Amino acid sequence: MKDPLSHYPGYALRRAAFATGAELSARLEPLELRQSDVSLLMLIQANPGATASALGRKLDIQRANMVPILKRLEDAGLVAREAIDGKSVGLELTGDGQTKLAEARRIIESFEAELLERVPAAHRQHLLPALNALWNAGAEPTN
Amino acid sequence: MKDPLSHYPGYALRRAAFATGAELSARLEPLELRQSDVSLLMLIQANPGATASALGRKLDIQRANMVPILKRLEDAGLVAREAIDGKSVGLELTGDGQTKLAEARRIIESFEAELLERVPAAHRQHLLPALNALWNAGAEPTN
DNA sequence: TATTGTTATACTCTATAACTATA
DNA sequence: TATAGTTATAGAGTATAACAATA
Repeated sequence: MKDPLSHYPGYALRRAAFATGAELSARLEPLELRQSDVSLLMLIQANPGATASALGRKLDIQRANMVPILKRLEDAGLVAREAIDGKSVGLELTGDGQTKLAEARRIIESFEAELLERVPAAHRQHLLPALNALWNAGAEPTN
Repeated sequence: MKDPLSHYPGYALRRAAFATGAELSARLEPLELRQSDVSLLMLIQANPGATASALGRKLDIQRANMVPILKRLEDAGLVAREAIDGKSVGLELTGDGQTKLAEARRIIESFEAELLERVPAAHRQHLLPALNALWNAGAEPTN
């Protein structure tokens, strides 16, 4: 069958993201974590005390959609909240959260290394800067 | 805020795909077409008479999920079916479908060109082969 | 026996609007 | 007046299971 699509960078981008995303989700399943969970845990670890709104802006996840994600992580005992003032709440990893994230990080690191290995060496070093140019180019999210 | 994520190719891939996908969807909205619609129209045009199952395998869209997409395209008068035998049905573009696809193609082509322009010249030619290595590498879909 | 087309259904992700309370 | 947190809800996209009819 003729393929008029895969020479489009945008199409290849979506297919690659879908395929690799499904693969990563499968690898994270034994930890009962989703990709958004791991992203959030990593971001909280790097920025302890940040608010849900600020984290959401960084990840491009809307405030309203942060609620069920954080609820799941809190119910799992991985994230704790502590009031900053009467309005804002800072987030931190619990001890269990640190442990779980360490496991997740091993999976992520080996997964990312495998991704790069799949890319022919001549193109490998260009992938990340090219991708970051495509989405970092845009303006800052509002949320 | 510290960003421990965007140095991961897989993360950058998902963010880039999401951002560019949203942008393309917005540009296609005036035509009342979705990305999957355009992909399918292009594939049918390149392979007239192909069955829904075969098209779905190529696009990694499952048989069951082809039904509502094709129904929408048929209701819009863009795609026509003709029986191959008692079981299979071949798909073709109607005249309206050809016209609509030509409009969509103009949008797609300029969009794809803009995407490449956002990538620094040093990395530009590496993007497509790197992406195709990431998802074409996998085995053929079964569906 | 494998494949095509289809129906029904559930789950996840994302978007929008609205509300309360506080800075 | 803007922001944080929340609730409720709707719309896509995707996945699974099952079925009838035909190759």
